[in-house]
Amino acid sequence: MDRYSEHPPEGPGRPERTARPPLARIAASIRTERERIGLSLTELAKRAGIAKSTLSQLESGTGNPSVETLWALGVALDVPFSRLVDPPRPRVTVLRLGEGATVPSEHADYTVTLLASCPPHARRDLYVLRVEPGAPKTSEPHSPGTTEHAVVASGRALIGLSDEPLELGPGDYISYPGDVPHICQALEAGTTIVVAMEHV
Amino acid sequence: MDRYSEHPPEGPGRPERTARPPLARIAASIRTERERIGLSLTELAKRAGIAKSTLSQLESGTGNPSVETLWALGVALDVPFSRLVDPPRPRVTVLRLGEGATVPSEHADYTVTLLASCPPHARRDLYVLRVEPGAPKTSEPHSPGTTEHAVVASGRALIGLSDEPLELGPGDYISYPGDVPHICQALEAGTTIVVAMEHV
DNA sequence: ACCATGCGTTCGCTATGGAGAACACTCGAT
DNA sequence: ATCGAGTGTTCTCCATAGCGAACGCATGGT
Repeated sequence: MDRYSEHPPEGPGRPERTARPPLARIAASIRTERERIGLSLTELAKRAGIAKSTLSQLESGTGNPSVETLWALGVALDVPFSRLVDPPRPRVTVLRLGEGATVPSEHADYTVTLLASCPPHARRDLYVLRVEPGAPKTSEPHSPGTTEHAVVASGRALIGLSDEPLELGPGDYISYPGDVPHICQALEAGTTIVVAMEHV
Repeated sequence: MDRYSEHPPEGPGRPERTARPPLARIAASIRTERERIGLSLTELAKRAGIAKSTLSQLESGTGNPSVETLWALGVALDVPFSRLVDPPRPRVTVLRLGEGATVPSEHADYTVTLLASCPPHARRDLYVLRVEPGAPKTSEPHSPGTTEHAVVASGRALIGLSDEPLELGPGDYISYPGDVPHICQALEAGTTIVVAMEHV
């Protein structure tokens, strides 16, 4: 699978943590974000109040920015700072009820299933959706870097990317990029869905 | 220094982002975390591979650490880096089905309720719990800074802090600190709960 | 053709973050 | 009271992050 498979069932332990600061990744992030906003290196440097030489070196992977500098960039890019320190993005994933790695438990009548380990420093806002059958509710893409996670609590629904939605029932889980057109349509009355909206 | 003052005003909608890097807060975080682990300044410095003088200055709010340094501290403290950069913590919150701010929608048969806006840079891992009635499942405190969010999908359950759990039904939402003893007990067969585990 | 204006890179120079030693302080043990 | 081992603080020195200027390279206007 993808990046999730590499997370060993994130045990009782703590989130993984690399030994060395991802300077290269920071470099990449900055460049990516900058280009996404459509700013030139010169402009960004000016806006962030840092020398463009500094920025240039940062983007080339050279150097080890101070918090002050990196923060200024975060502000200028309107990006949650730590986003600059961390990585890329997922695809559509489905976990049917009963599927998925189950964390062993001392109680037999108690089951925990990890749906999605949170990418470092992403934001996940939690929602409950209550949908009635009817016209499909299509969403225009949200801001880039968004991922949606949904668990159907009750009812049935058609959820996912607009071009290939999936039918899900109670307990089923799906995640998909939120920055492309996607859809949510109830198939039964009183369909309830728990959604985590992830802004990386 | 005041290179930040020239920054354009905060864009609406986005997560709050202060104009200046929270050096004071970083200082506080480091000290807090260090003391929580019960390490001396000297020990931590050694473990992180930085000079204790540096650490001392950092904790006193003086200075502007490089990413390298801060990262080393994050590793040594076993703390998700961005935790060092960000702030305090929540309490128990309950949102019964139908309560809560509802985002207006163009469709009458479509309701979105915001449960919990994600604090900047928190991690939220998603789980599904399937619990059968029986002995209450009590959890020892997880790592400091953890918050749990739970939405009951089906059934009924007694959830919350060990000393004052609450009975929740389908659609109900609760959040509570995960770093103190808490409890989860099903009251009906086939109780399903969606949980977001938040490591700040 | 030419210059003007934008880009991102590379050059010193200086301000400062970080390392290490020396420092003052608080405890127990002798 | 005196030492020893621990704490956290404050020094001095050096490596370097960050700055500003100069550079090379693409544009497009005249």
